[in-house]
Amino acid sequence: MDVPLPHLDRPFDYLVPEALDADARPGVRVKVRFAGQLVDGWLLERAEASEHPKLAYLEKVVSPVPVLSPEVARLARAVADRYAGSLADVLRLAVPPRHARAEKAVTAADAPPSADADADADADADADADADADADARVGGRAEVDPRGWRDYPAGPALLRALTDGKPARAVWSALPGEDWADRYADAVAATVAGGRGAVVVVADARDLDRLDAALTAVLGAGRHVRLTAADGPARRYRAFLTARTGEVDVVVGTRAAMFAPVRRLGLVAIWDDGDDLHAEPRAPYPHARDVLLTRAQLGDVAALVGGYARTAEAQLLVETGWAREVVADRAVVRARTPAMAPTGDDPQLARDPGAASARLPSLAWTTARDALRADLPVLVQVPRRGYVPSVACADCRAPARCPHCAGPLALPSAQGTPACRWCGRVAAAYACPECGGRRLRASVTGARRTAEELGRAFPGVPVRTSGREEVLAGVPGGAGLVIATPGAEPVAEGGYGAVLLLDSWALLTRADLRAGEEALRRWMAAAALARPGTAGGRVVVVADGALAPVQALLRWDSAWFAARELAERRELGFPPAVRMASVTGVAEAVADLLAGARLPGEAEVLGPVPAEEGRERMLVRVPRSRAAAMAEALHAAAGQRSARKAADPVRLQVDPLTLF
DNA sequence: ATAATAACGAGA
DNA sequence: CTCGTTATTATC
Repeated sequence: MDVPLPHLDRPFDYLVPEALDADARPGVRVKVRFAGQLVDGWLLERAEASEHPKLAYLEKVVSPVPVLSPEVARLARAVADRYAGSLADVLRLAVPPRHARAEKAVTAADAPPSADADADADADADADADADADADARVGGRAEVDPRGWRDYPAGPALLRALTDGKPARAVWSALPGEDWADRYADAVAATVAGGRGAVVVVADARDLDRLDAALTAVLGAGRHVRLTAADGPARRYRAFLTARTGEVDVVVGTRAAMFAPVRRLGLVAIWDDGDDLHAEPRAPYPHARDVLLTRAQLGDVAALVGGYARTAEAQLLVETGWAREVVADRAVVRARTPAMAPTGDDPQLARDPGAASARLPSLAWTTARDALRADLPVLVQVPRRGYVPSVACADCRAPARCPHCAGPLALPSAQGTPACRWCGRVAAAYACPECGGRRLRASVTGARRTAEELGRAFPGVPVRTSGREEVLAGVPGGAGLVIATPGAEPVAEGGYGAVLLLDSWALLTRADLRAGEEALRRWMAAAALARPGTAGGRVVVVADGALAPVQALLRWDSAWFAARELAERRELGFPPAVRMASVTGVAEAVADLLAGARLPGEAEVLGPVPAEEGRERMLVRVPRSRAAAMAEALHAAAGQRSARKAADPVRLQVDPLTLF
């Protein structure tokens, strides 16, 4: 039933009229009369009999195409259960809205639609038998895939072999700097396809998708895979979905819209850069692409690949629990591939170099950039997105406002608030600018454009490009040039950057967020990975204290170490992913009402409340991971009770919310 | 939303 | 004890 009310989150029985018998197959969309009105629904299964005494008739089969595959139906139920949500909510994410014209085009191109649907349903029902038959057929004639770049990782070639053999290998991959991750993912997919199975690969954004798409076309040839992303529009999206559903192709790549893609004989699920927050679905029940894919792997005896330059605490947990094996390069290889890295303070002798002073660059950053440009190599400068951090500057002379006690950056908690130090927390009530004596402050982050202008002046005659929110560059040529980019928008440079400067890093590190360190490291590594190796002159300068753990992890290119540390700390503090948390958000009475009605497991702790957006508050429920299912069920049931008695104020339930504070 | 049903209380 | 009204609950 396509109604999101939690108390109606169960199947209902209907009679199938004679006229609809042929079309009424599991997986089709239907319309039924429910509580007096026509509502949309899903036909989950056919049965001979029903417990229910008085059945109504199915009103209509919307389309005879069984868009919901049995595998995805099972997955959607599991995802709903994990996230304390309703099946209907998950199905809305899993099956794109129908586009009649696209449907007509695809089914007309195929063999007779009904016969095709038959074969398809059978293939799904007998997936295991199918795989066995395939394995037999392959014996002797299996094509080995060249492991290429995977040879740099001791466990790499074995991973590819396992994929071709159809074994449910699970890997957490830490990519080397300079690694062409898209080629490696294409290799993994090719290995899976060589074994006669399909794959689903999820990336964070359109740029990563374009890159992967191209790599797959190069390895598999055209027409063997399909891209599935909401950004391509409803018609293309639905068309791509149907191409996969009918089994025309069995490799689907896309953004998180693809995480539920129906793929025949699925053999591999993969996600790149699982720390990117774009992988978190913003619509109820807020599932995370990594978790959906891992659930899929778990349910279906499917291999899983979780990769990135940086490792998340969640991926580290997979390694530590033994659920997945890590695929990492030896230290010697890491050292050989890593650019030369150095930290530098916001240094006081900044004024000595006239060029550096005008660009407000620490002198080490300035000389590093200058040397790279002289060697006719491109330079990447990573600056935070404007508005990302409300730092504060003197309204008169634009000098950054610093804490009188510790020289940390000041920030304004709100537009009218008193500035406070982001480092030591002291309130600077009577601030006076040490440069000009001004007493007025303005919130500002030097955005990419402003930085570009300043750097252009510091390095006259050098072409300056910016890549950010409005315009994201995919790549830049190899010669001398400056590239100013916000995190996530760094273009790839031909041959690699001669220098990468990571500026304003305090802005990333001092965010009041559980993941601040992890996120800073992830962004730095993504940028540093684009530099040439140190042996080829590549250098990275990070403007941050070299003693800080995330900075250390960057300098040693060891995000596994950092992730292990991070996970240990979260265990200590009782934070995810060491425990399972859920947040309950709404007006105070509604939140209290829901929690009062929830039969939470005995180990559950209820924390809060903390104020949330306008007039609402937020409570957190924490349980050990072993009780996660019980907590989700209790919260879903409590939400059901409330919706059944039509409680007025809505409450938002979120399991594993991305931000906790 | 809306209909069936249970619960309740007043009046006979 | 019955009828009419109102809260509750299920909706195939």
